[in-house]
This record gives sequence, C-alpha cells and structure tokens, in this order.
Amino acid sequence: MRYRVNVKDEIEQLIRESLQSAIRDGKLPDAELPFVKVEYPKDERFGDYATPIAMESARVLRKSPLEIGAILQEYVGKAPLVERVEVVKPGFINLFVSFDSLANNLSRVLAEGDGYGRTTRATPFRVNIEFVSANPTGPLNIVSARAAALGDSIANLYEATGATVDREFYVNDYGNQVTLLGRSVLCRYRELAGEAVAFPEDGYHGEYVKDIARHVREQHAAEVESLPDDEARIAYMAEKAVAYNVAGQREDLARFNVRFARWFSEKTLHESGAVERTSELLGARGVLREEEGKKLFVATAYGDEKDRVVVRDDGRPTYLLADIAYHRDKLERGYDRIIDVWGPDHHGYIARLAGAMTALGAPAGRFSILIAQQVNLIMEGEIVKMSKRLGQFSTMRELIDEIGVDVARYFFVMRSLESHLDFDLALAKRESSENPVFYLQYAHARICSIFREAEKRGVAYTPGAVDREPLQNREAVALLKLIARFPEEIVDAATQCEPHRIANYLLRFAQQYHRFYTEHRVISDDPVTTNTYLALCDAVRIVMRNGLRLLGVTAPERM
RNA sequence: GCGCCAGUAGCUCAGUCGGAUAGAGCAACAGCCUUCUAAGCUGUGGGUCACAGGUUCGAUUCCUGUCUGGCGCGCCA
Repeated sequence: MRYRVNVKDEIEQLIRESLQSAIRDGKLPDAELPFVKVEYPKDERFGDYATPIAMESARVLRKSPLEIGAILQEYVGKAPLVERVEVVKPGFINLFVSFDSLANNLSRVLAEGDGYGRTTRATPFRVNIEFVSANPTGPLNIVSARAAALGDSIANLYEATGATVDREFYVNDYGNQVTLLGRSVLCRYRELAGEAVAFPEDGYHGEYVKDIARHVREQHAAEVESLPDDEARIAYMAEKAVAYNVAGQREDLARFNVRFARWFSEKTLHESGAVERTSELLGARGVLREEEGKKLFVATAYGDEKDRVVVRDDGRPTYLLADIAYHRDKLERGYDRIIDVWGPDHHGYIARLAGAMTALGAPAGRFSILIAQQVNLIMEGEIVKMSKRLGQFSTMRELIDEIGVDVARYFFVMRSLESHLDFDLALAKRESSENPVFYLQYAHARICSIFREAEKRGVAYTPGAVDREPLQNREAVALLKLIARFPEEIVDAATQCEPHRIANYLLRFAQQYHRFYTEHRVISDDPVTTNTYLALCDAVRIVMRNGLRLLGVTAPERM
C-alpha cells in the first residue's frame, strides 16, 4: 500500500484477503478476480461501506452473487473492524463498522491534533503543480483567482497525503507581448514629460501602465536617458514593468495565502539555450519534420489536429517550443506527478503539449492538465462582464477587498473544476446562513465557545478519559463516522485533484455537528458525559480546522 | 465546419471505475430559544437526470446521434 491504512483501504484489503482465503479453502474456484470496489452506500441502512464484488465476480466464479456473498460473509465478519456483514438482494455486501473502532479513532484524533487527516507514505512522492501563470502584463483577474484557489488546495491535499509539493508559477517574460508592454510604458513615460505621442493601438491601456511610467520617471530617469536608443529603452521599460507586475501578482497571491516555491522565468530558458537544446532533442527523437524552412512537431501522431510549428523559417522559436522546454525541465527534476492548471481558453493547446511530453518519454499518468472552467460573476441576477474596462470587480484584488479571502477561497473550490462557476457576489458578501462559509466557520466557533464556557465554569477536561456509553446515540455515532472518514476523503480528493469534495464533506460534517449540538447538551451535571462530549467536540473542532486549512480558509474562534 | 466542457428540483450545484427508493444548500411554507453562540435545528412541498437509440443482471453515469449554452480552433504569449 502506498498509504498508511484508513478504514476504506482496510476494508478493501479485508475483502481481497477473504476472497483469497475462500479460494484457498476450496469454497470458491480459482479465477482472475476484478478490482475490489468499496463505496459509500447512499442509504445508511445499507451499511457504512458496501461492495458489489459478488455481482461483479459472479460470472468468472460461476456462482450466484448471493452464494458468493454468503461465503465471503463468514470470512469478512471475523474482523474486529466490522460489526456485521449483510448480503442483500441483487448481491451487495454491506459492512457496518464496529462502534469500538469508531470510539478508538476518537482518541487518535485528539492525540494527532493538527496532524489528523494526514497519511504517511512508505516511499517519497514528489508533486509539481503549476498554476495561475498569468501573463506579467497586468494585475491578476478573477480566472486567476479561481486557479489560485484550486491549485493551492490541490497542493495542500497532496501534502496531506505525505507528498512533497512544489508550487510553481511560469512567468511569460519573453516575446511580443512583453515588448508591447515596454512600448506602452515608454509612451506613458514620454507623456509625463509633456511630449505628445501616439499610443500603440494594441497597447496596454490600464492605469497601472501609467503607475509604472511614473515610478520609472521618479527613480530611474537618468538611466533611461543614458540608453542608446528607443529599442533599448523599450527593453528597459519592459523589464521594469514585468518586475512591477510580478511583484504585484505575488503580493495579491500572498494575501490569498498562496505562496509559490518558484517563479520560473521563460526568458531564462531562451538565455540558457534550453529552448534550442529541446529542439535538438525533439529532432533526435524523430518527432520533428521540416517544411518550407520551418520545423514542426508532429503533434498529429499524438492526437492533435495538425502538426505545430516550433521553429519559424527565420530560426526564431515559437511559444510552444519554450513551453516544451519548460516542461522538459520539470520532467528532468524527477517529479512523480506533474500537474498544470489552465484556464478554459487553453484547452485547444492540451493535445500538443501532452503529446510533446509523451514524445519526451513521460510515462502515462505522470503529466496531467486540469482545465478550470469559466467564472461568471453574478450581481443581482445579472452576469457581470469581466472586461478590464467595465465592471468594478475585474481584478482579483478588488474581489478580495469586496468579499474577503475566506469566502473567495471557499467559493472557488466548492464546485468541481470542470463546471462553469456562477459566483454570486451578493451571496458571497452576505454574512448569513445563506453563505456556506459561515455555516462551516460557525460550527467551529460554537465549539470554541463551549470550551470558553467550560473554562469559565471551572469544568475539568481530560482528553484521555473518554467513556463509550454517552457516545451511543445517533448523533454522536454519525459524527464519529464522519470523523473516521476524513483521511479517506483527503486521499480521494488529492488523487482525483478534486478539492470540492472536501468542501462538500465539511458541509455535511458541520450539518451533523449542528444536529448533535441541538440534541445534546455538552456541559451538564454528569462529569463523565461532559468530559466525553468535550472530547467529541474537540475532535470535531480539530477536523473542521484541518479541513478548512486544506481549502485555505481560516477557522475563527468567535463569530 | 471541427474540437473541448457542460445540460440533474424554482435558483446554484453534488452524485466515487456503471449499483440499491437520484441528494445538498438557497428560495417557499409550518414549527423550535428561562439553560453551552438561533450565523442554529426539525418538518413539508418540489424531478420525464435535455431528447432518441444502443451496450447488460443493472445506465444520471459508458457508446452513437440530435438539440441547447459556454469556450477554443495563430508561425500571439
């Protein structure tokens, strides 16, 4: 096993071993068995975990699903983890987890604290995740904000499965757009000096361009004048502008609790010769062809619509070649998994880059590209256009100012990434029950309040002294089950790159806690029950805090 | 024209490699605070899973086609 066992893995293993034992004992014929699926039944009457293995293996074992189930029942039922096993109608095997194992897990949560939910790995696992990677030509927008929330949460999830994760931002500080940015700044610079200049038609019009020009004029005017010609000045302005924009992006992201291990400059790939070497390597691998003095990557061999130019007839490399060089660099750094998070406007680009990775020898499954779909901002029922000129919520910074980091981060990960996200600003701004973020945080704050009250009343709390009897009720058991599931949810969410699962899980969890709170009084005259319920609340608080932290959301002690 | 994503309750969305009577939040309606936070809880109503075929013990899920919405189809980055 890659992961230290959680309940789900343990059950899967138990069923696999039971099948093997039954075969060894001659109760089942020896055969090639399908993968053992373990799932959460929709209805709690069907148990805590269920497997359709008896139905799926019926054909190959040449017995009816019910017969197979009856045989497995004997073996599976012996495990202490399992309270009882039922074999029902079409052939499902339903397992009920024992109360003892759930209660034991409570002590584990209290002992592990902040570490609960994390799994450890027998072997090291390294992940590289590249996200946001917005052009350094202006401030970050809302799409970048979604990518930032998603990428960082996925990174957090992987770290919680014991992986080492590098968060990376690719800075496109090379090429036409950067030159154009430099020209735009130079124009504004001249305007400040009172010169009348024609602003480039396709230039960058944002206010920030003027800010940069002003900054350069105040700090570096002498240097600018000493440059030989305008070409050199444009390059100079471009460099200053990129540095300014990247610094601004870095600041916004830090405020969003997202920190990158590395800001990888595209320019360095060109300067070091890595781009050229990549072209040679592709040629040596036989995946380039020449046409009219150009070099094309044979992307059609990897499912793309057409072959793609990587070197122009004047010898200049295209963006694609630099991107391949960049990803080759990531491959050579030896990661077990390389993940890119892209915006919706780049899906047409997937085939060629993924194809290039395959051509470079990346094993299947090592490299994956996630597309975060579009974000619509909704204001009073209307879609707010995210034009940079229109709409007051065009930048990430403005969004954070408006609704706060916690709400923004939660909203961006609460839906699956491939669904188009309707971001209701009015709802996000409302500090009420309609806003799910507050619902989760409220559960945490409520528990903190109970502990404050307990301290005020001088009630002693001993985490080690948990009595089982007070936990034998519907609400407490439901909470214990969800607490036990937390580590599994993390593993699933990480490997599938689906942080929204955690958001959904925490919502169910908070709901279950609020139910418990309504039904049971934590601080009472009975010291044993009080201590046990304090321990349960403590565990809920730990799971809630750890879960929110994975999503980059804070767990307030008061609200 | 081709490609990618989506279409599930009034709204926003979950639904695990194909499983059991399709779920949640919000909105609507009816209740629950002398006691640890009512930003909470309980209950009710609400569905042709876009449509038509196919695959099989079983399809919201997989395949084919049609319709609708979004996006993309540069030797820009």
